[in-house]
Amino acid sequence: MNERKLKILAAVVEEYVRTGEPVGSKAISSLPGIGVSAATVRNDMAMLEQLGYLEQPHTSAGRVPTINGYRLYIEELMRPPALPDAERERLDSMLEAQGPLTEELLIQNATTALAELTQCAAVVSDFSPKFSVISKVEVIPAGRRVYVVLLITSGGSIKNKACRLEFDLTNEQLGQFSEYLSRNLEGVSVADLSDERMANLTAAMSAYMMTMAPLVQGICEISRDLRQHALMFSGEKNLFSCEDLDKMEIVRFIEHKDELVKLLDDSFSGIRVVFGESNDSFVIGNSSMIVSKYRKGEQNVGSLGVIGPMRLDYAKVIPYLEYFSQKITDLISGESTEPPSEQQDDV
Amino acid sequence: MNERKLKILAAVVEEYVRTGEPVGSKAISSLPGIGVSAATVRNDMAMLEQLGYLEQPHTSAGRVPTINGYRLYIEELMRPPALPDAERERLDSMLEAQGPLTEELLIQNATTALAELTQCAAVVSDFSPKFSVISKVEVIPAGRRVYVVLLITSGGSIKNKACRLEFDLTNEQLGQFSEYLSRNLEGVSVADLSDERMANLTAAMSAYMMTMAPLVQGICEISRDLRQHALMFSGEKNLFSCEDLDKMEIVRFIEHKDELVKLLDDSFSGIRVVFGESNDSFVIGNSSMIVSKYRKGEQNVGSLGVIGPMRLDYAKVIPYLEYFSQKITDLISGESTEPPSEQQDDV
DNA sequence: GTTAGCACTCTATCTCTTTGAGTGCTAAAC
DNA sequence: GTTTAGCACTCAAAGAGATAGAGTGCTAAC
Repeated sequence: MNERKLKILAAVVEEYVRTGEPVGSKAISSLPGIGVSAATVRNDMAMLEQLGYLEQPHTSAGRVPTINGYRLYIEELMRPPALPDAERERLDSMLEAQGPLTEELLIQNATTALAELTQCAAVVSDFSPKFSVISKVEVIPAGRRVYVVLLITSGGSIKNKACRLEFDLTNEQLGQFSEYLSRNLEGVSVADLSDERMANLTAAMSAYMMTMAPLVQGICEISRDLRQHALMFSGEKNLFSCEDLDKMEIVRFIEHKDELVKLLDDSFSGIRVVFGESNDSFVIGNSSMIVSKYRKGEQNVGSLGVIGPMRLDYAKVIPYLEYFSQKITDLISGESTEPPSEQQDDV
Repeated sequence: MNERKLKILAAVVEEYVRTGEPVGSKAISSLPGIGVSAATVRNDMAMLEQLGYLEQPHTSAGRVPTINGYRLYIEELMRPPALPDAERERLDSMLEAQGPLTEELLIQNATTALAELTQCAAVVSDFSPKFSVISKVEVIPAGRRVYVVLLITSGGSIKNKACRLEFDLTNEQLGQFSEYLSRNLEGVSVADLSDERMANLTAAMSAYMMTMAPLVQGICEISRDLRQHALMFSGEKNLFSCEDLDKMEIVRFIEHKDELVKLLDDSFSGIRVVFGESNDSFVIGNSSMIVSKYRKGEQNVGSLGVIGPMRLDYAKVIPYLEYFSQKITDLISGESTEPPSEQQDDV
């Protein structure tokens, strides 16, 4: 496995990614930087095929990279150029929300931007809210026997939920109960707000507070929401413009998005590329997904991924993904100890 | 244009909808309820073609309904059976949320259910929040110089927004300002919360209240949100399973969803069917959209639509749509004077 | 080790033919 | 006057060769 063979493998991958057609020896040989004849290339290609890096759709066609070929290319051969400053600025500006930048908006913008830049689908699995801390609990009367509980976290999430009680509360009751909640919940990590803990909270309430149990229930549901991985997608439609992917498989994939979580939440560091073979249950055949983690401090709190055809310009996409996940890490790690800045919370 | 010709037209539409193939005279003649020979059917079909209700893809093929043919069928010929009670119950159960039933959840469930039932895309344009009334405004401190404004409407929407001030407020200031907002906003219709009115509100504030202008700004943004038509989709993916529709046009359509608003918000009563011809800018060629209004009291507050192939089982879909829009009308009109029941509001 | 030359393979494309569903028209039957 | 059977005609879709061309593997020369 000499230098030239690797160069040829890289050239085949790049040509195939560029054109979508099987690549012949002649095309490779005429590429700048190769400098050997088609016959030589042919010999090397035959070798690369034996080694499992290339394959032929049929005898008299050119070569196409195998999954192993792509893998070798991605891990060893490709040389993604460093992002020029202008490009970094462009990416940064895509991250900036048209409004105050919350963690959630940030990763949402990153997903949209990735989908846009790569013309692929982008996905993010975010479980950062789980790692923030309750900074405020509030109970607000909102009509006859209806009360809104409002939860604010250090990550900047603001969630509310309306609950119906059996009776109206006096101001005194409301005050006492609010105070009780604040004392017991503020400063507590969202990850620790288990159903069990909430049940204990209810159990510890005095008899006359029991009428307020639905409010605790409401908080319980909000915290369940916060602890859940939020899965966000963007650019699914781009997949349909992609010749290489089966439309029906895309539809099936979109229907079963949730199953992606398994792949996204595996822990690893750096970049991971998963290739979709048609026999996989829910992944799109002939597709690939590139995933990168982002962190909050030292803790992995989410995954950012790009899903596209296997025939993907990895050397272009991977730097984008790396840049975004690093940027998200920087931004949310930096902000994590601050109180929420501005924050929007829609129905 | 005698009885029999109409019967034949209806039969052609129904057969074509069922099979997707152009319908020949023989197939029609052998249908129960026709009872004339293929030759007779042929004569009638030739007539129907002349009148513009049928057309032939080519000389030696069967007939296919034209848009006018569909229109006549929908308006005069089809006889949708009344929904049996069992079916009504099934539909009702699809409307029930897995949680407390808010207006928003209700119409969301209706969209999902419609998409599911019809295997088409379903869309809803909802502007009911615009017609509700502010029932509560609250300002909640949420950290250093950060305050959350919370708006609750009679329709049950709960919206919040975090704002950053230049200074922290004293309890007294907060109280005064809250009181000022309540006095000026509670009971006011969302439709009346124009930017202008909000500007007046700011203008009327005493000098020392001016530091709180960002909070008014926050309310302004929330109200802008509420006044906007919410467009919700479900089942877009179903369109891709549809042979008759061009995949690229579907993608284009999904990208330009917003333009649908024009079609959905036209005022009309009852059911309207819009046929998509390929020369229309953004509608999918060969598609049709069936739209029905729902009301809150006497006021139209939203449209519910089904988008599918022109070759659609109208006799099945239209009753569903009618039932759902009536049901929504009943439910939101009935609830409209009550305070919000339970209500969830997520980030 | 590299390259030119050549026979070979296999798909994609084109043309030509066949098939069959469906038509319109005519003349007979009702 | 309306309906029907019969028949010639049309046209798309499917199949069968035939052809072209890109690309290969192998061999022999450099």
